[in-house]
Amino acid sequence: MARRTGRRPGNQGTREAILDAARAAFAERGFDAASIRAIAGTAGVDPALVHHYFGSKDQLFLAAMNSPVDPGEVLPKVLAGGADGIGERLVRTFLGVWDSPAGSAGVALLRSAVSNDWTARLLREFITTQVLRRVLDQLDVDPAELPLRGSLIATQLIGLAMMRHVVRLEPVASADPEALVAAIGPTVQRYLTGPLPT
Amino acid sequence: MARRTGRRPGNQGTREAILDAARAAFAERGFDAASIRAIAGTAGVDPALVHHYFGSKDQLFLAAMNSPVDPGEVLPKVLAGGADGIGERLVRTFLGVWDSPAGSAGVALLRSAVSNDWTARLLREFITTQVLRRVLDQLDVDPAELPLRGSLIATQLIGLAMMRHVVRLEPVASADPEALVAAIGPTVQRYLTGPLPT
DNA sequence: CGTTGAGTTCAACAGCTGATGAGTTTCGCC
DNA sequence: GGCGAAACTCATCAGCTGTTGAACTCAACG
Repeated sequence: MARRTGRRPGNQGTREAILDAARAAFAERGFDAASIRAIAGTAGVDPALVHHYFGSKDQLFLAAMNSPVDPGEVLPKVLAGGADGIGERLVRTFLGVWDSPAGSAGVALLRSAVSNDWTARLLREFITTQVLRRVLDQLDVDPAELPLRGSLIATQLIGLAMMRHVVRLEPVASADPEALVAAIGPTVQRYLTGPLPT
Repeated sequence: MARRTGRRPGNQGTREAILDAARAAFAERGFDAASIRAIAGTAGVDPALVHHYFGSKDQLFLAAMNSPVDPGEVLPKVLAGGADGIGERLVRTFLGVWDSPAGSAGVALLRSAVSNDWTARLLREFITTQVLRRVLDQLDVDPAELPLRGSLIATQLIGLAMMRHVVRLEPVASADPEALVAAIGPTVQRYLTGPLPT
C-alpha cells in the first residue's frame, strides 16, 4: 500500500511562516480583528493558501497556539522546590514565559479570550486542566481548597499580564522583572499557602 | 433671537434606549464586535437614527461610558477612613461597583480596551487621572511611590474583574463578595502601605 | 391654516470579512 | 518523459460593517 508519488518537497517553511504571522497578528489584534488576508500578506502568501493548510480560521488559531505553549515542561521546575518561596519562583517563571516567543501566543490567547466566546473557553480549560491540575499533583494542597487558591492566583497573574502586555499601564509595563517578583511574589505565596476565608 | 419653532416633543426616551442597548452590546461583545445595526435592533430603531443622535460609533461609545461611571462620588468614602483597613474597603467597593448598572459600562470598557487601541488609552487615562490622582490627594502616600503602588493595585483589581466578569473562571466568578474581600483585601493593603522593592 | 424643524426611516455606498472551487505551476517518482 | 500529487494562485461568492444623504412623519408654533 501507501502509493505515495507526486510532489513531496521540503515544504520550505511557508507553513511555519503562516503560523508565525498568525501568532503575531492574533497577539496584536485578537482573534476577531485579525484577518486571514493580513496574515497571508505578512507571510507573503495568497489568502487561499491559508485555508488550504489549515481549513478554517478557528483551526489556524488552534494550530498557532498549540505549538509554543507547554506548561508540562516549565511547571515541574517551579514546583520541585517545595512550598518555600514558591510564590516568587512562580512569578519569576511567569514573567519569563511572557517575554519568550511563547509570550506572543499568550497575549494572543488573552486578547482573544476577551472578545470571543470559544477562545475564552479555551483559556479557562488551559488554566484548569493544564496548570491547576499539575499543581495539585505536585504540591500537597487540600484538593477542596485548590480551585479557590488557584483562581485567586489566576486573578493576580492574569491581571499582571493584562497590565504589562495588553493595556500597558506604566510603570508596571516596563518595570524590572525582579522588582515585580519581589512585590507580587508574596501575594501568590499567601494565596497558595496562607489561610483561607471560610 | 432664538427662533425655535417646529416639532419639540419630549424625546420620548429613544435616546436613552439607544444608550442602554449600546452599553449592553459593548459589554457583551466589546467595541469592535458590537455593531450599530445590532444596537439599533435591540433598541427598536433604525441604524441611521443612531448616527443622527451620536454622529459616529466612537462618540456613541463615549456617550455610553460617560453617564454611569463616576469615581468622584464613591472614592472619597473609601479614602475617608484613613489607611487602616483601606485594602478591604477598596476591594468591597470595587466589587460593588461591578455588580451595579455601572458594571456593564466597566465590562464594556475592559472588553474594548483589549482589542481596540483608543479605548485602551481611554482605560489607562481613566485609571491614572480619575482614580490614582484622587488617591494621591486624599491619602498621604509618597508621590514618587504612588505610580508603582497604584499600578500594582491595578494588576490585582483588573485581574479580579477579568476573572470574575469576563473570563468567568470558577469559583471566583460566583464567589461570595465578602470571601473575596477577605482574601484579596490584604493584598491591596500591602501594595498601598507595605514596603516597596528598590 | 401653513411653515418649520426635530424624529425617524429607506436605500444605497464602498470596504472589508471568511470561505470556495476551479485552475496553474512545480516538483518527485516510476 | 510523463504521470500524479502537492504547493500555490485567481476570481468570486455572500454577508457583514460604518456611514451618508435624501425623503417622510408629525407635533408645535405663528
